Amino acid sequence: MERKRWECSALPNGWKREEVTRKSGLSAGKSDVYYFSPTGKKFRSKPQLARYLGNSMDLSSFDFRTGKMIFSKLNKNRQRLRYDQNSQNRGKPDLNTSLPVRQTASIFKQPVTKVTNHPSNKVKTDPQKAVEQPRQLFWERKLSGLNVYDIAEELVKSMELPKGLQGVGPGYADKTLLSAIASALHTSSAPITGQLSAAVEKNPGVWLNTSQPLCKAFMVTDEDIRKQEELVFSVRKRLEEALMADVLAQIEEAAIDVAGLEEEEEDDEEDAEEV
DNA sequence: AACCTCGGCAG
DNA sequence: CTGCCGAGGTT
Repeated sequence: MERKRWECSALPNGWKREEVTRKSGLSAGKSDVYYFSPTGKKFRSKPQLARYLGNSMDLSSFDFRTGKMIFSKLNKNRQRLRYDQNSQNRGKPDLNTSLPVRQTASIFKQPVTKVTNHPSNKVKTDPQKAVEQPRQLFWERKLSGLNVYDIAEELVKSMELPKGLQGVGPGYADKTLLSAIASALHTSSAPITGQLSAAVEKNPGVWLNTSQPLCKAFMVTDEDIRKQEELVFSVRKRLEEALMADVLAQIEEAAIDVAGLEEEEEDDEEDAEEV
């Protein structure tokens, strides 16, 4: 009998998936899919699974039957349509209206649900793990030389930091500083103050505060905040314009594609007459 | 009582 | 057609 059970990569560790082929009756040959939680509870449908997991997991892109996360359901050929005009995809209008979704791994730490037999064990969050692990002194140097590229691989003008920010330690250029601060903002929920001890400048290897980025202590002025708000506002506006242009371009493309399909139909009719 | 299967309905 | 779940049969 066809009965296989295996670890399911799309679900948290310990979950199993099983597919059972029906061997008699009108529906013989069809198959049923079941999932087993780490505690052994059996699930026979996506709603049942969703009910159990609550909001701790987004199943909207989870394909219950295959057990895989299915991205094509959300985004599919949006990018190909725009940048791969030579492929077979040409000529087919993209009727997908769903919102774009970030597909990169999240740099933010997400909560992890720990399920055990013991009811008092509930939810633990992961961030401590990243913070408590020992880190190499001046590890941020590995980040130097990283740049931002747009989809056409053109170098994007790098961001500028306020003049008040200055790096600390061996060979710290502005670019590394930016990376270091960005990393600090993502890996710690504590306030970012920079290196408060003045001794750091004399002997960074000894006096470095490893939970802070490698920059001198700084003050954020009201002026800095106001400027940043302005910047965010203008960037948002540019994003809005870009999105609008994208939507318009897509509508236009769809119109062209429809025209193309109609032409093809005419061609078909001509071909038919010749035969 | 828990588990296994397949029917049958809803979308 | 597929997904979901009820319910009868089996262990």
